[in-house]
Amino acid sequence: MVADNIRVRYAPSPTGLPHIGNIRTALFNWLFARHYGGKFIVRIEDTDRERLVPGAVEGILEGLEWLGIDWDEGPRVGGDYGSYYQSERLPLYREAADKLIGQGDAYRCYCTRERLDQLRVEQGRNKQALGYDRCCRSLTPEQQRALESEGAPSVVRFAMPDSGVTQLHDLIRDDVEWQNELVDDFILIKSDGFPTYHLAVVTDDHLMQISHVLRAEEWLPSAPRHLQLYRALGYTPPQHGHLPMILGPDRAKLSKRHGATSIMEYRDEGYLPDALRNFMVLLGWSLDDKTEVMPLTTMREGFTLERVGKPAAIFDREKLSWMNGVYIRAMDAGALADAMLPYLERDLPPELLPVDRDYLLRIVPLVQERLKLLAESAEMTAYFFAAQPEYDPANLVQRGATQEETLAALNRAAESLATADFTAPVMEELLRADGEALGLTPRRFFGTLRWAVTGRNVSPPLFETMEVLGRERVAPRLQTAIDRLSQVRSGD
RNA sequence: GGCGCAUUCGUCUAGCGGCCCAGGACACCGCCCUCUCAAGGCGGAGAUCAGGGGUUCGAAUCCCCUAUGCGCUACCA
Repeated sequence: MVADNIRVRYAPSPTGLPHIGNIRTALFNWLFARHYGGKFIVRIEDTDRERLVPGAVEGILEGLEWLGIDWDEGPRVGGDYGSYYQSERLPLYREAADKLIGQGDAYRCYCTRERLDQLRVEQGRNKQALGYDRCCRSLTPEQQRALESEGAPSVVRFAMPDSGVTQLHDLIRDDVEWQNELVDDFILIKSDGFPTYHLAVVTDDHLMQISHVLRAEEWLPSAPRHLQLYRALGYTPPQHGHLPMILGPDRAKLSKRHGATSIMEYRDEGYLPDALRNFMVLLGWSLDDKTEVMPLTTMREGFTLERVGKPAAIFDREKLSWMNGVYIRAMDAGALADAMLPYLERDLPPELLPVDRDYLLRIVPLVQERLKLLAESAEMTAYFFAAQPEYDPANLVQRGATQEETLAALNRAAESLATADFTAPVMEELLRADGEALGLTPRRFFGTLRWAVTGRNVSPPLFETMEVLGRERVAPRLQTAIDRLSQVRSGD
């Protein structure tokens, strides 16, 4: 492929925040451009006045940036083919539509929505193909003048050829063809003067010299329309590649019911952008027969359409979480501490803030291989920050042990630790000896201590945890445990 | 209903005529490691390659039919 001619685009409509499927399309386009040294363009398709969501454009751009997807032309950066907002390109679409009307390839349609609705109902009842019946195509000039003078609102429709076939050589799906007579006369310009997607996308892709259109498979049915538009307008169509869709676990198109819907919710839950990107690239593409976790450079070097698959992929959160854990484990302590900080600030009780970064740096090695989501940070480390973790004293008494034994164990440990060097190896040696002297298995003895020190039944290794906590935190917690357990009536 | 696309372990996938009685990964199960939980190591189970016809010496791979799933069928993209 000729590198410097490659121009691809991501063309979101600002009707909400991008979801996984959406952004995966952006990713593929971006990787394709970067692989061949081409240009990646972002174009905002804001032609639907009613569904416009304020702030959506910012959200979309923020999502791209978060994932490390940069663009060569588009909002914020500009470019030679602007504007990159379709709402600012209206005259261009009007011009194209006028040209088509002049050539007889498009016509004004005065049908009311009521008539259209009724038409659909009838077609449905008669089990006919749904679609516009081309009623206004045969309007005489007189009839049209009459309607215009009445001030009847109108749209512009494309006059599809009523015979022949339209063929597409799709880069991913090979040859697909449609009978022209089965494609209805779709709308080019809406009655509010704005173009529909079809007209705008064809006009802009041509004007912006887009070489490859890579979009989701849901667009495949509109390909014959676009191809006919290119033909009628005298443009050379770009190459097309329809990417596999991404489905939810129920095999349906991704939606809110499937949990996190926008890319930003994944950030909030603590997924790393690198992990999410790595996971997404695997939905419909593979590097080879085994590589799954790979750096960005590898993705970029290996990304070709030849390795993009055809079947739709089901989005599996379990695997995403696993991969997030892989990325977390690969981080160095400083990077992970910095990554955790915002989540701790968000989720820790306010009185425990601010978090001391140096202290956090010492905690990180203990939780790193246990973290799957950054949003678990606070829950997983809270006892490092709290003065005294809360728990039910009954938990101190391990299964099969008595209250007396437990109290004796706690006292003995407190005593040993009172003068001990507070390092993990030293404490381990001391406490193991204590355990033996007390006749307690490590599991029981350390289980009790774990509750006393962390207020939980699971934690990172006890001695390392105590070392990080330090004597000033551990000693009072042991004393608290002793006090509380003494107050519990034996046999309760 | 019409049109289109798709169909390999539960899921993501490798496979582009013989290397495949189908490989990797997630999840699952067992064992090891072990103070708990993870992580890690080892092993296991899991796909008659949707079904049926062809083509071929030979098919998961090519062709046809059927079934199923999904998408589109808006003055939304």
